[in-house]
Amino acid sequence: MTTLTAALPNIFSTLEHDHKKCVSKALDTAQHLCVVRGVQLTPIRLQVLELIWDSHKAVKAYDLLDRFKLQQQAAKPATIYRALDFLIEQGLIHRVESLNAFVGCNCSEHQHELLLLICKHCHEVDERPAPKVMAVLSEEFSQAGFIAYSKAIEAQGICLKCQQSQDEQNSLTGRTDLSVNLKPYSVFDLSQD
Amino acid sequence: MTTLTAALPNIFSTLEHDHKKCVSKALDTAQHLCVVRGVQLTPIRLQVLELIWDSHKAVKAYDLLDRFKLQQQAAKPATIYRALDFLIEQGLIHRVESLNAFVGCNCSEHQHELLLLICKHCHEVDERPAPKVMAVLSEEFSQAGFIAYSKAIEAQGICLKCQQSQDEQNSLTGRTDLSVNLKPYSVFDLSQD
DNA sequence: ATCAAGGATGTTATAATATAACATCACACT
DNA sequence: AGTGTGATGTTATATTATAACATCCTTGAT
Repeated sequence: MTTLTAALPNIFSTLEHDHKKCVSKALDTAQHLCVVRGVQLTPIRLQVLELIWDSHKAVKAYDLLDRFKLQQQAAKPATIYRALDFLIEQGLIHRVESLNAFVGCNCSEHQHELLLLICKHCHEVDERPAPKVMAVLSEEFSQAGFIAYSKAIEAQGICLKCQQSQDEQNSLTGRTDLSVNLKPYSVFDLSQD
Repeated sequence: MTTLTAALPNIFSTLEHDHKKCVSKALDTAQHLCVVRGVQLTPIRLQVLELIWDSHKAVKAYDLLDRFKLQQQAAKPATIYRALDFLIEQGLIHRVESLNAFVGCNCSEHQHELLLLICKHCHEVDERPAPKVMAVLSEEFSQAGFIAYSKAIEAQGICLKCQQSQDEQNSLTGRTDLSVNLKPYSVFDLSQD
C-alpha cells in the first residue's frame, strides 16, 4: 500500500496528506510573510484564509460569505471581497479565473508562476510550479514582443484520484470510460480536408 | 517602413493588418465549418459573430447586447448568451476567462490549444498556437496523472504596439518606463531568507 | 491631549455577469 | 395533420462583484 500511494503524484491523496499540518503550514507562512512585509493579517483576513484552506477545492466568494456568517452574522459581501483582495495581493491565495473561485496558494513564500490543475469532478486544485512550462512561455512572450505581468495557466480535467475512484465504480457498473460524460477540449479538426 | 512593420510580431499592427479581409476570412470559415458539421449558423449567431469580430479586443456580453439591440431592440441577455455558447462550442470564438469576455478565434479551422496574450492597455487579444508550450504542458499533465479537457493559457501584459506608442509618449513626457503603473505578477520572494 | 492621516471595517445600494424556466415558432419528416 | 427537434422569445432571478460613504481605531505629529 505504501508503495502504491507513494507512487501517486496527487498530493492530496487522503492516505498521505495530513491536512491539519498542511493548513497550519499555510497559516504560519501567511503570518510570517505579513509580519515581514509590514501588512496586517487581521482577524477577518485570517478567518477568510482559514475558510479557504478548509479544503483544496476552489471556493466561491458567496460560499465563503455563508460560512463566515456562521461566526459573524452581519457580514456583507464587501467583507469577503476585501479580504480576498488582500490575500491575493499578498499571494496567499489564487483566484481561479475559469471558476470565479479562490484557492489557497501552497507556495506563497516563493516567487512563482502558477499552473493550476482543476479537477472537474472533485473541484480540487493542484498548484504546480511547472518551471519548464514557464520557461517556454517566456520564450513565446519575447517572440511576440509581449511584456507579461501575470500568467494564469488553468487546465480543466480529471485528477488522478477521481480517475481511480471512477475506475472502481466502472468495474462495478461495467463502464469503461470516464470521458463519455466530458467533452474533450477540441473535437473538430478540418485541417486535413 | 515595410521592413520595420515586417519585423513586428504583432499581427494587428494597423499598417499591415487588413481587418476587412480578416473578418471576411473568419466569417467564411465559420460558414464553411457550420455547413460541414451540419449545424446552423443562424442570422442571430452570425450577427453576434460579426459584432465580436468588429475588433480584436475582447468584448463583454452586455456590450454585445447593447450593440445587438441597435438592430433588434427587443433582444435579451439570453439571446446573446445562447449565441455565445454556440460559437464557443463550435470553436469560433474564445471565452477569455480572466476578463469575462469573448474574442474571435483566428484559427477555428484547426484543432488547437490556445495561448492568449491579452493587452492590459488596448485590450486586444493575440491568439497564438504555441505548440511548444502545449507540448511541455502535456508533459506536466502526464507527470501529474491529470487528464486535461481544456486548457486556457491567458497572459496579461502589454502588447508591442502599446509599448511602442507608449515609448513615443514617454519621449515627449520624459517618462522612461511603462511598468510604473503596473504591478508585476510577483513582487515578493522570501525563498532566500 | 488633541488632532490629523491612514488603514480597516460597517453598511447600503447597485452594477455586472449569467442562467432557469417555460412559451412559442419554424421546419422537417411521417 | 401529427410529432419531434432546434432555435428563439420572454420573464424572472441567480450569481458575482463593486461603489460610495460612514465609522472606528491606531499611530504619530504638534
